[in-house]
Amino acid sequence: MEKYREIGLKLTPQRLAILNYLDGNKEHPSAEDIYKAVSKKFPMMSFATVYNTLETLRQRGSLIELTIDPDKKRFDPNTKPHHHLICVKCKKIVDIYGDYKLPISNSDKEGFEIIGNHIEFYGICLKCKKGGGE
Amino acid sequence: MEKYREIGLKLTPQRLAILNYLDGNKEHPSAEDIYKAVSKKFPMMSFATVYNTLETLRQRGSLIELTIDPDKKRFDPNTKPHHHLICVKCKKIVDIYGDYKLPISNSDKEGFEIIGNHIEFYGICLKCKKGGGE
DNA sequence: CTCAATGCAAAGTGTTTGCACTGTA
DNA sequence: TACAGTGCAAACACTTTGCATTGAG
Repeated sequence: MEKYREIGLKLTPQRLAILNYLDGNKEHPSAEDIYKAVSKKFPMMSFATVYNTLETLRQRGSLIELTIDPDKKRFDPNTKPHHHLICVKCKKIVDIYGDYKLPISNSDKEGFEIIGNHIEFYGICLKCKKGGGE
Repeated sequence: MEKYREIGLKLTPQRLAILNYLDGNKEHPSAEDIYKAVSKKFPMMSFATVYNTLETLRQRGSLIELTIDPDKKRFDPNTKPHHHLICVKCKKIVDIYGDYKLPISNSDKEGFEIIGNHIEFYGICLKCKKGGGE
């Protein structure tokens, strides 16, 4: 795992397990998802370590904290600019890479200096549509 | 408060106070903000009532639950389609009404039936820029 | 008068923290 | 070896729930 060394973290087995789990992960997992998955290989893993590691990664910009789910934080290891498509029934989240032009009129800006944006598309996924919902 | 009658709720003083506080409110308050504000006039107001009322209003579509803040839910009495401009420093949230065309390619859709979208613009507000930040 | 709404307190989630111990660098 | 990282449990913040009481319709 050469790529991890360069971010300047101590490479503990726990962190490696978390990093491995997150690498390329497109499920936007919550802290609990991560804890559960990693616990399988490291049964003595603690929540504190998961949260500590996530916070460290977030500070280094290796991770994005999503505010998409009203009930808990979710984490996205994909730091490239992208948007999300969210199933309102099963809460599945899918990445979207479309490049959208989003000009804001100066009156709307109210003096803000814009530094980025994020679009949430809401919809119903194929599985929920077929399954009749819920 | 004629306008409230038509939504078919029992008009208790507590609900009226909450409805009055929310009416035209552009601050995207949290449940605690609402509780604090309304408690001034109704000191015996309970959190349960605030949450109950918010949930009832949400179910009737008279209110939108925002997932903008990672730490708590915020509520928006403005049910007209609109987007938000968020100051990353002071967390101030401003409404934006720009009409954005956001086509999604079929390959991106992955079978989803799109029913809506919401854009979050991130930036730094005038006050935070002048104040030198934080 | 009835049943929905309220108030209170307890319980439930998700997240954070204090502190002694451990293992990477 | 030093000190960042870990594990545990307690503490926190926000939200939900159970239940006896109240009051709007």
